[in-house]
Amino acid sequence: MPVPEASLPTPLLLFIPYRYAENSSLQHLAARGFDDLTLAQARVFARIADEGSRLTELAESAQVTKQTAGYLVDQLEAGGYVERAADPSDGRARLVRLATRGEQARAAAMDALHQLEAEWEAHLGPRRLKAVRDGLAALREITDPYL
Amino acid sequence: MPVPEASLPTPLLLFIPYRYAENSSLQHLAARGFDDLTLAQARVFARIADEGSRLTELAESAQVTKQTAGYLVDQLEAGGYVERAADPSDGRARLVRLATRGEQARAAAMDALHQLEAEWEAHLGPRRLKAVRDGLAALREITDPYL
DNA sequence: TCAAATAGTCAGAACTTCTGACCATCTTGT
DNA sequence: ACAAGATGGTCAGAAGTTCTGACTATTTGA
Repeated sequence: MPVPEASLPTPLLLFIPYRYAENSSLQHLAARGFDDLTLAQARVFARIADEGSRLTELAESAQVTKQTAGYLVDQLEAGGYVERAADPSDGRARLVRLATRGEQARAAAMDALHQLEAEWEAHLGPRRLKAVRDGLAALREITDPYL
Repeated sequence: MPVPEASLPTPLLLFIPYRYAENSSLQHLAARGFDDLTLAQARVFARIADEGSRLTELAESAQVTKQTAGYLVDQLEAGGYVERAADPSDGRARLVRLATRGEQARAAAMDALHQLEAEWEAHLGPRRLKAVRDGLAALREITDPYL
């Protein structure tokens, strides 16, 4: 039984479960055949809206440059996860949309998230999980640049 | 006034304030003259114990390979943040220790953390912040590979 | 209509991270 | 004592990620 740890800085307390969630979701996906997704690709992939998203939107919300987002979308496209289509409302823009394989991967990712949520709720209890989520949601007001 | 957002996945709720903390700490450091630290370097730097740490320890706790940790420590050493010394208790090992500039940077980093903690406490109130921290600490039991 | 803003790409470089191979030192079982 | 394996660390090479800067095409607004 480990000695109770000295209290860690809050950012580290945030990071530990976040990293766990990222790793376990990626493993979940890999186990279901989506084993060619890297973390960076997944971060962009996760932000594609159902109606499709513009590259610039993806870049902003994933906090990378347009160039980086373009590079990652190229790879997602090569992997059959997404496709690009012209944006009817703006001739400069193109919409990045989920392709068939992307839809399947998204479903698997949702599944992983639900599983994770259930695991955490089982460990903390619904009351404490809600307290954490509510507190974090309130923190967004001062920490979320895209609110 | 934005429409209330649909509830986000818990991992994203964790990530948003974490990223904010990382960015604002790095800015805090840069503003005080430690402007040559990259994120990757800082992640290793943050894990150096007062008595010094072995490369392998740093690699494990930062979740990178020994090679990567070695590369980053090389850069920290070149920047004057750390120095390597022989480990008296093991001839194979060398201890990575803070150098003078590293001590100063660490003090500035602590300062940034305290400031952040105070900011968050002011926004949430001590009670809610504690509820979040307690919940996250409990989550470590199932998410921290190094517990 | 023309200047500015926006969407996106291309090119090149820097940074981060990995795998695999390797050497030196320590630890353990016999 | 000593060989075998474990551990600490490095070197070499490659892949992946991300950036800055420059550029084209299209849209928007005065």
